Amino acid sequence: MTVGAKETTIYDIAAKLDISAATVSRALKDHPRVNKNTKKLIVKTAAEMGYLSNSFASNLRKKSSNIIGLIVPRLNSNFMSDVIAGIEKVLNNNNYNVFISQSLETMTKEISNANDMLVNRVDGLMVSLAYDTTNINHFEPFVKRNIPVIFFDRVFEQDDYPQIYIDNFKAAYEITAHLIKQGSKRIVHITASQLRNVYSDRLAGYKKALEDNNLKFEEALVIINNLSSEAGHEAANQILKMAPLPDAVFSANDICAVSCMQTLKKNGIRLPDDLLFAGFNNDPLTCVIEPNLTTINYKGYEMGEVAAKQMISRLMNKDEFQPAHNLILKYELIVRESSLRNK
Amino acid sequence: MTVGAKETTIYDIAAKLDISAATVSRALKDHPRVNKNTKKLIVKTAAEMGYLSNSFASNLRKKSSNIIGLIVPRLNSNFMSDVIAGIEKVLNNNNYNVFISQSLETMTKEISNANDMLVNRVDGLMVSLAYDTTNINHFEPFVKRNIPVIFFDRVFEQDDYPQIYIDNFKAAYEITAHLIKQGSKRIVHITASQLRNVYSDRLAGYKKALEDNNLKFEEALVIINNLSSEAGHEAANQILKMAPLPDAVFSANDICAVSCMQTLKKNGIRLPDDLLFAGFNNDPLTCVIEPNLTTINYKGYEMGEVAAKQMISRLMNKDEFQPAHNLILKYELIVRESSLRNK
DNA sequence: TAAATTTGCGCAATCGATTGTATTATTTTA
DNA sequence: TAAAATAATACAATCGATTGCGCAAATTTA
Repeated sequence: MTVGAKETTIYDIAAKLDISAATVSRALKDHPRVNKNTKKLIVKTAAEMGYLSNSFASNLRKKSSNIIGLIVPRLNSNFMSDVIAGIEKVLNNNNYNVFISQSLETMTKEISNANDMLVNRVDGLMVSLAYDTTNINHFEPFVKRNIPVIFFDRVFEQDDYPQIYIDNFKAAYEITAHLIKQGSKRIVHITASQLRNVYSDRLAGYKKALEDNNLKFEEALVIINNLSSEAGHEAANQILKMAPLPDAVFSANDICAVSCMQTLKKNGIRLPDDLLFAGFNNDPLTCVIEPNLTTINYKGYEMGEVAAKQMISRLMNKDEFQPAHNLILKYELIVRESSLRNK
Repeated sequence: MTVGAKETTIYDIAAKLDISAATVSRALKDHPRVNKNTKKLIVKTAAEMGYLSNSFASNLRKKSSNIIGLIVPRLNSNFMSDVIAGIEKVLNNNNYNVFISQSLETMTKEISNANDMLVNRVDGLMVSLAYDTTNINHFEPFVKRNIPVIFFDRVFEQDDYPQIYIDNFKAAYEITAHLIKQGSKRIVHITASQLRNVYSDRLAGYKKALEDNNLKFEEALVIINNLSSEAGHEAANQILKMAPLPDAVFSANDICAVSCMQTLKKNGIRLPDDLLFAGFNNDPLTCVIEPNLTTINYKGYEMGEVAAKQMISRLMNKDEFQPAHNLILKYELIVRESSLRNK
């Protein structure tokens, strides 16, 4: 095929072999009602002619694209990259392709991405929500069209959609209890938009741990920001102004925790002597900062696999009703020097 | 529209308004030859009926998808995430969507991804190559079909494709010269697959800087690995065995540099006193490791924008021949404590 | 050997939007 | 007011693959 030449179609193959296009079509998808030898000949000829199936035509006729949409807040984390790798593996094995987009943490772009997915007729949609998403009306057109929508990690508090996540409440409870056991009594909690389960659940777990250990919850010890590196520096400045100083910090992600630690250190605070620290996510940064950061680890790859398998299962059984059950994955608390009180 | 109901088509709209589907089609895309009032009525009715354009049919007829494929080695870096954000912004503004996939640094998956892109009939393809890609035959089907292919960052040494990258030779030269100026004479260079321009150019720049400063190039000082965190630890062990010890290390990426520094520090090497260090990419890690790491910074977002604009330009002028010229972007050397000899 | 199955293949409709080419209605020009 | 020009709309083919149905040939069964 030379530049600009016309694409080969099943009709061209049919004409060349003097058979019908229907047979060519069936042969190429290994339909049982086509003779083996005919199949071989057709496949061989198709290859020779540089045939490439036209997915537009096929999709149009079949009313399905074999594409799954994926909307995530950002791509730049090991966690997300792992999730995606897990999703891709499972979906590719099941003959689906993945259409990825990032919302950049804004509902506006999330809506726009969802619409793109709709126009491009994805067969299913997998979503991890942006910070400021207040409602999920933009996913209703999918439900109306019977296109499965699955949430993972950053889910929405609603029973209509299947969801995959970890027990953020329990993880935060454990990490807070750990800090308390190390002798902390005034624990700052840095977190983000309470619209997102991952952050509201962690705050709730933190509160419950305080309560169970007879510590009073203080609103003033909760800092809400966007958990960015810059926010961490600012949080440090807020902490420095607290009187008396707190004796521990539990940040809802590692990036923010690390930059917060850096600024505190620059201001003469000794870690972990003056202040214990804990983060969340087990980012590579945690093993670089000194002292190494205590954190919660959970496997993105596995979460991706589980979510994708759930999707496949729903696509395979589109006819029958599937209750939207939730899957809760494991995590582990990793204790490092940052949260160990020197005795 | 209720679950399972049939999708509204332009024929449904046409029937309801007792006009032809052709007019509906033209009205919906704001064709000048349709009366303004008719347009309004059609748009309104379409909205009321919950009409959603069928992209399969449209693409089939128009022979284009308005989708650009994007293949990158991995998604989990700030750099790549920025590149993608830049690409998305430009392409979305021009009514294109982006189909993203990661090769996970293997040629096998890169080929598989390319085929998926081909089957899904992308209108253009943007690629940053995997470590072990030895040839780019898998992109020829695109060229044959007159589908633009553009390489960025990890490009291929061949003039047939437009390429966007930074001057890796010069950057490496500068960083090496900087280390030499600080008094280094035996500089280790850690790098990856020499198949990739980014690494071979950096090695060449390193060599040239040595030469220009009358330092002999020593094969034994070059470590080739996959630049992962683990590889950094191993590199440190190799370095520890060198006798005499080198007096500086220039790593072709930051992640590897940082883990290498960590292991060296654990083994009693003082940084930067015993050994100067420099990395590449300006990863967030560079500001966390102690001492902070000297590195090369270049903006991914800008690279994405430039590459995408190049793509748009080629798509706009598909008829006319476009010479495959290369675009070389700016970078900056960021000097931090890791490469400053204490006097 | 006749009847019943099974195998192999073709016909033709279908999936929806697009668009070149009419055709009709309206406006402008002479 | 008739002719010319323009605006607005309709007709019908087209893009390629899929698939229900029908038919003939080959094979199996009775």
